[in-house]
Amino acid sequence: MRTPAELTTAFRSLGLKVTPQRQLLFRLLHDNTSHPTAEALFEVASAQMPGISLRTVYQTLTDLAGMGELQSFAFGGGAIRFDPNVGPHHHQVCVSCDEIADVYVDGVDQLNVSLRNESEAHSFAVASTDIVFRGRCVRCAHTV
Amino acid sequence: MRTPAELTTAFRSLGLKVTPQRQLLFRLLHDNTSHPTAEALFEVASAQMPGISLRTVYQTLTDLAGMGELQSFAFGGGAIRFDPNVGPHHHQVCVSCDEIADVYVDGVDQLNVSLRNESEAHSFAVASTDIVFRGRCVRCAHTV
DNA sequence: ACCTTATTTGCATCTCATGCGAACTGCCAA
DNA sequence: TTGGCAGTTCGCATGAGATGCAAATAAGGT
Repeated sequence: MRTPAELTTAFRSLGLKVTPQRQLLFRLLHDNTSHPTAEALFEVASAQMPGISLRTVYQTLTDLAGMGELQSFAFGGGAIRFDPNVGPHHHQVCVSCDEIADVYVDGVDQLNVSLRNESEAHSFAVASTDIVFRGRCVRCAHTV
Repeated sequence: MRTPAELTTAFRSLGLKVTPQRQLLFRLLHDNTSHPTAEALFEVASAQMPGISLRTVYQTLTDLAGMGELQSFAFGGGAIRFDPNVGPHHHQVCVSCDEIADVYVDGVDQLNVSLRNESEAHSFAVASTDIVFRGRCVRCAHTV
């Protein structure tokens, strides 16, 4: 996603207002590689702005995702995770601690895909490809 | 997953009981390629066995998944989807109707993966790789 | 400074999923 | 075949994650 300053301009030009809550969330999300849940972001935000509402965090995350500044993923760990990295990349998920890291994969477009039922072959228009690598991160590999 | 007959034997040998509810679910899931949610399976089961409980459906799905007879996935469409195909394969998800199809992909192990932060390179032990292709299925491509 | 319009917030609501316990039943053993 | 233990079913309560709603508040153009 873009910088807090750029987002400020983008929001205003859309007729949206730039509140202190939003500015804080812009800062907390910029260059954030932790793939936080809404709740996790709310915890961090609350420390810096006591009284901020969880509802507002959800609202702003939804707005940002709608503008294409964030991507969201359901990794099966319950809550949705948000990712300010909207460039082409994939994910590595630790099955032990749920930590997520961005990874970059070459050759995704060259994957040879087939269906068992060939009647459907070539009928699906792929718009995007998401790859999730599951395993154990360094820390968890050691501690088990 | 294995056939209803095989599952009957497997359950008994684990000290688990084979009830009419379970037998019905074994049948409904065997060779099922629709990737149903628990609720969807409950609907179908209810038609054939009025009075069966949603709780029992969840229970049996959990049991089967624990035995490795089913895989479950969170595709972001809300509820968890279950898949009796436990062989190596991947998924194609229609962004319009949420229909899911199994696809088979060659060369997954040969993907060249890299991290931006190379200090973590080679530190993650990949146990499995899940690929999701998102796009529009034939039907939805026509109707939009 | 004012006023219109968007935003924040707290609470209610909704969906998906699981915990719990009483009643029930599969199925092994006698 | 029958008895009885142990696993199941089922309904209700509960919990997590997320969204709807409306009153109070505040941004920011004029």
